Amino acid sequence: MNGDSPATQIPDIVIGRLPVYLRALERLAQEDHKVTSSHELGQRLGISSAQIRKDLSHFGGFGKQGTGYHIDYLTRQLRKVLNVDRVWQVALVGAGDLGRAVANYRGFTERSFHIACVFDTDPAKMGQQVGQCRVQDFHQAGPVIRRLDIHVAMIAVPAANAQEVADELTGHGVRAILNYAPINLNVAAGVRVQHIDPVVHLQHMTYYLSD
Amino acid sequence: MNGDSPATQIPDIVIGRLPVYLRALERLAQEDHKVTSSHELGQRLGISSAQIRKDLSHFGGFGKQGTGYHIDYLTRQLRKVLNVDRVWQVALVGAGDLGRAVANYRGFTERSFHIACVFDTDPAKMGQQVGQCRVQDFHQAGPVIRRLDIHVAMIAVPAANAQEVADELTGHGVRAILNYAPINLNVAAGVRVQHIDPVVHLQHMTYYLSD
DNA sequence: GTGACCATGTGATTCATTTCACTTGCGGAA
DNA sequence: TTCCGCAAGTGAAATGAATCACATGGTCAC
Repeated sequence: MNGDSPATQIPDIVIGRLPVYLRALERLAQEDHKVTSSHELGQRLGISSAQIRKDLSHFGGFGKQGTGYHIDYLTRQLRKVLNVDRVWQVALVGAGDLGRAVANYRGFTERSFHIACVFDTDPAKMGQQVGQCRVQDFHQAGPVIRRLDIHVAMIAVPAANAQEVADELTGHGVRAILNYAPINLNVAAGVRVQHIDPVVHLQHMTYYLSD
Repeated sequence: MNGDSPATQIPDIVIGRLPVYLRALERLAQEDHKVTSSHELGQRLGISSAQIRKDLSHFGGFGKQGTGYHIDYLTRQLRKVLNVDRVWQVALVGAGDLGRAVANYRGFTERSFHIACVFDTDPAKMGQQVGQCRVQDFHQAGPVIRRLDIHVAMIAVPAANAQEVADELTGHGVRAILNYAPINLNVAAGVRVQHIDPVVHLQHMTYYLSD
């Protein structure tokens, strides 16, 4: 129907599932599968096959009737849709325990994100090696962020400072923030924020543990 | 209406927001606020006030008309609802970079979770100090988990091993798993799983970054 | 080639969630 | 005490999402 009309406003909840599909497909590829079906994918992910088909159908027909989805092809298409058929340079703010852990995580590079610079405000930390970067002064972050053409950042500073860091970052052109601080960030329209707070997840689950 | 009927089956999506409300309330308390309103909370969280009122109303009337919510009281009530008016002992599996980072994170204790034991399978890691624990052999985890009465676990092992770890854990009575491995876990009914994968969040956001 | 089977893609339907709009009742000021 | 304003709580309405069920078209065995 839609051919590939430009921006048919696809629900955010659908977009949120695509990276999960992509991850599952990459895993299937690792296991030497060449083809999969909405049924198989759904089983692995605990999602109905109909939902997977419907989600994918927003972007056009990726599969073949009777056969399923060619994993390699679907992977490429999803990467294109998600804009991860390229590498994004990412700024990391905060070189404490958490920041260093994030910087040392090996999983980013192979999935389209490269930590290009690390900032902190603590003078004692300047110049320290963190991951592949040396810590730079956050107060001088603007020029660096612009020079490296960075639009994605991760915040790993104490909750008390996270909002001001976010304000600063967005002021320098950052439009996507992954926030590890346990606080909600308020940002201008057009800036996306995602939060990671393990305790929120844990508390979500303990609701169901009655004893 | 409902008084406090037992299990009126509250939507999971509502439960998922409660920890976020709780976190915001704890922050407000830190800032010496005594009282808040659905409007104020909503503004901070980027959620409509109506939704907050409706969510809270599932559990009875926590607020006062004309006044709003007494932060201290609401906090206590939410903790009770979420079963976090107590400390949960948590097992951590995986003592690599990621596991150590999780173990060193200071934010768990003050929000109802205590890492009580750390497991790995690598003989070289046995006995190492990680956070406040010494690494123990995962193959002997059963008795420890039972003795400490542990029902909550975090998985920080490579994706390739995460599923078997999950199977083992649930076999020993674990009913809530926070999974840091970038793979979907399949577990028996009655076991809750939450996933943390920063790349999934990043990819969700890059969809909206057109350049 | 032909037929049986399989899995996609999709309108229609059902179900779930959010928002609206209004009633109720508390608190503070005069 | 009375009045005014505010904010909670809540059915009803509107919106949004998931599921159903089927038509379509490809694949494979024989």
